[in-house]
Amino acid sequence: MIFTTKAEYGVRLLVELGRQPSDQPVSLKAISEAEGLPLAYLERIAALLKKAGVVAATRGAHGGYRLARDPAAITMDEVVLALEGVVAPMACFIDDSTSERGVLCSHTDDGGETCATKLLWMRVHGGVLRALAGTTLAELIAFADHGPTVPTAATISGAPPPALQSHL
Amino acid sequence: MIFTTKAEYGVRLLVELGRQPSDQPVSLKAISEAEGLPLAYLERIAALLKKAGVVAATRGAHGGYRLARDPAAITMDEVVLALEGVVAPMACFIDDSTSERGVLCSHTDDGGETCATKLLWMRVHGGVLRALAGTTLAELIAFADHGPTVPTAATISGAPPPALQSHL
DNA sequence: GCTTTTCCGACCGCATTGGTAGGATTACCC
DNA sequence: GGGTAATCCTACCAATGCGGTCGGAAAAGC
Repeated sequence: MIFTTKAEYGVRLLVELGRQPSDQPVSLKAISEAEGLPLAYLERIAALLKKAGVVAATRGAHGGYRLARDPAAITMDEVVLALEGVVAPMACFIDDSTSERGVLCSHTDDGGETCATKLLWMRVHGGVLRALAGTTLAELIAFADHGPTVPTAATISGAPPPALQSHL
Repeated sequence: MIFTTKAEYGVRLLVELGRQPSDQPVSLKAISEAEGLPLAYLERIAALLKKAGVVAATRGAHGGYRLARDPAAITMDEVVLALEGVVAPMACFIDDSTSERGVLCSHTDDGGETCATKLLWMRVHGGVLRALAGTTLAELIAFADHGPTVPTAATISGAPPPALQSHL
């Protein structure tokens, strides 16, 4: 059960954009070098974020990407949704908060028997969505800056990661 | 972002076992026919649940599986963990609540830079785990029995699924 | 016109998933 | 003891999706 690297890279991209002081666009090349991510792959990811209206692009030399909105107004649920396509705990789980019908399983129609797992996936889905919607890009940027104050060793070994605790 | 059908089928299997009135073992063949699941695949799934101590098997004729514990004492976090192997929102996310170290990303070690997404995946992971750990098999069984009282039509179309609401 | 950038579509190797096949082993029952 | 119903176990397989590459077109600055 995992998100793909699209979500990972996409969020890293956004954070990097958000860290930029000015409003000038940043090229993907710069970001791919800074983060160690493949440029060609990043392009496709950036395209998804652009289509979702999270990011705006300027073509041509000295062009690049910049955030389309204030980082505090960008929540992770919309970001991850844009990147992953759907956010569902199970293949047969059709989201729908948009489309007004209840959540439904693909095999609900075979006779009225609601499959027993629906309650479980509903809860998991809710948990994920709550976590995503409750996290803004601004928080992640702040975390990336001030969060891991502990240099190196303490972050790797040692009991509960000290800096994280307060952010949960 | 999905769980695989192993989790789905495994939970369905457990629910079916829990619905059985007596303590007599039920054969997988019976369950595979009742739920419409491939027998050979179910066998492998049942093996996982047995190894995890959730289910007990009796071999030979008139044998089968039965729950190893009271349904109220079986939480979904242990079930899904047994079926899926790991429960993590991202490939680089090493769980560890067992091993005493903080959560760590596979690319944490490359220079002290905690990747910015860690906070996000921590929250998502927490949300999923809370949903899983907070759901017992007993609840799912009860839901499968009394939950979907609404026959057919209302479950498929029509606004928020009425029966679900109270169980969230 | 050259360079830097976004844009776009096709392609590809690889791992995992979902499932099958075939048999060995155990135990009940006549 | 022999048939039969069940768990067990290992190997195999097709399809899919993921992560990534390649090549080029279009736009904009210098």
